[in-house]
Amino acid sequence: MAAIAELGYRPNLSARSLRSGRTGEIVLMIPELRNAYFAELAEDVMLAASGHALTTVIELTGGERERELAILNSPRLQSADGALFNVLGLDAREVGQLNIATPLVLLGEHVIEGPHDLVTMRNVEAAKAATKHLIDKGRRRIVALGAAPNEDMGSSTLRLRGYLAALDEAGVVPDSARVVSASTWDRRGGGSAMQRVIDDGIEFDAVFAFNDVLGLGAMKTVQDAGLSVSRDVAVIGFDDIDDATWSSPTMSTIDPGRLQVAKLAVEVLVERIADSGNDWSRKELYADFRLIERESTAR
Amino acid sequence: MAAIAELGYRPNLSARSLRSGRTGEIVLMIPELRNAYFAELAEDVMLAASGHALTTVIELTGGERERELAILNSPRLQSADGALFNVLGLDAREVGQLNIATPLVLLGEHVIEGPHDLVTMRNVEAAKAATKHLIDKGRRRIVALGAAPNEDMGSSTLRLRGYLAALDEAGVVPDSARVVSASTWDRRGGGSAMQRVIDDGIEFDAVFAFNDVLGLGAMKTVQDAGLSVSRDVAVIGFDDIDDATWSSPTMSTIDPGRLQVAKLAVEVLVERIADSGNDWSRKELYADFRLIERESTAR
DNA sequence: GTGAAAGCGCTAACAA
DNA sequence: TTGTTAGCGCTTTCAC
Repeated sequence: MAAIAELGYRPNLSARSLRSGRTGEIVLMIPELRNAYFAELAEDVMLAASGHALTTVIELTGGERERELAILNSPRLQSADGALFNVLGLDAREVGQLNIATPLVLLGEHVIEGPHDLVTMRNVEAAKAATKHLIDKGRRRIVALGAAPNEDMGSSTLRLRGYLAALDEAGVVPDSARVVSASTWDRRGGGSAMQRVIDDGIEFDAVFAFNDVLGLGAMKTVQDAGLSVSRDVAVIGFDDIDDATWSSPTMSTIDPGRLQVAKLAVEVLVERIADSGNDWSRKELYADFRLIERESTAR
Repeated sequence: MAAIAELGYRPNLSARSLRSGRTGEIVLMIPELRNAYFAELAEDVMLAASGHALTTVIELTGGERERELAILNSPRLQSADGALFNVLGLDAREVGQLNIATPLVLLGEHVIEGPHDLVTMRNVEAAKAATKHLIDKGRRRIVALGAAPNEDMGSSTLRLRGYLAALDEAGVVPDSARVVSASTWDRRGGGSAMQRVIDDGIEFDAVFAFNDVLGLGAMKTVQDAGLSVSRDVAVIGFDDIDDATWSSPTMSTIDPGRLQVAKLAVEVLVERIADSGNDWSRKELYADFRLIERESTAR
């Protein structure tokens, strides 16, 4: 150790990797960082990974098919010890058919078939709980904000399913006019979708936004239209990003168990890396969700 | 190419790096990702780096001295082709004295001495412009939010200097009661600092928050206290994060030229990597800032 | 023009 | 226990 310090010796990681066949890196593929949900997820993953002496390399997909494919096929991904992939642009099945040597764990979406492990959240049940919360508060004309008609089995579809299930259970007849899509899943998208609802004269007394930023955007539009969030319109989001604590009013939401997703995903990946070769059965893990009541649904 | 496709050949990056002495990776050292400013900066850097065929590896320092040192001394940093370092915990001078073989460009803070290149923003001038904007709107009792008494030459000190310069130029006598510190530079910190100001009965008609999240937190506290942002209290932030466009009211701010900082920093680093060996004189580059007027200072 | 070979720095296996 | 060596896959040099 004295000699190391004196000579300033640093091991050459390339040489070590070449020899050992391990790089000590895992790739985290997410659409973007600007979205607080993914920034927080990335931090959680990095923390969990460092607990296993792994460095996390973030690759941004932009949610685009082409870039997802390019990254999956890149030498960098192949050289990594493993990868966590938040699928967005690719079809669930396509990923399964890809021939990737690197251990790959999918995150956050429900994938019907495919050989890959999956760590995800209880989208349907959580969305149902969110909607039920609004119904319990006496709301009946609930806008579902963030529908994505072209989507296959992504979070939008699943959350819509939960929304419909809650309405059904409560005996509320759904109105397709209150199921609205958003061009993008950000504040802007939520805001303008909500504006459309108001402009079209659609009646509503609550909004279930499929994620928090959509909800925050919607809250702003609702307020700008002279309505009171909570008194006139109850709003609940999904994700539990930090921002939801700091809006006016604070926004009720679903904590989908993001931290747990990050931890579980890294653990499964580490197991796969250790046991690569053996192929046990595919794992499908679900994090626990939690309803978080704040001012926006307080009445 | 046909053979590559058929055999599924992927170059082994470790071997390539060992031979070439280049890893194609640069390390970006920032305190956190939860803070939108850094998330957006990270995206900008990753984009700029990919333009030079470089992969960005993010390392989180938490703004802590110890972790900054640990990362700087880590084999990973040494194996990278270069690094961008947003200094926070370490003293400006210490970084200069460190013996790092990897080309290192400092980001975002003013460093008095030291051999390293620096790409930063015009903190003093921009802060002065923000304060002047409030004065131009007829405000005189302006709270400076985010002071950090123990800090040396970080952004807090510089922005405070700009604030004082603007007051001085307008002939407004500064009141130290209106220079308030924040425990942390996030919404919570801004919110509770503002609460303290209100509880202490300090009079004010405007707030210059040293960054956007402090400003957003302050806006919420001000509103919860029954005051109107813009009519009773004008608020301006610093950073121009996406959120400032989506608050109620939208928040005026300073765009410090973050995108330009990212581009310049990567360019300087790439030059340093290419020319390592030769040591030209230290570069110190400043991005252009821009005042962005929104509702929170509209009156 | 094509082909062969040395060696980057490390680790694991083996020899002493 | 301590010391020696082969070889990971690539690139660059050198020989042909």
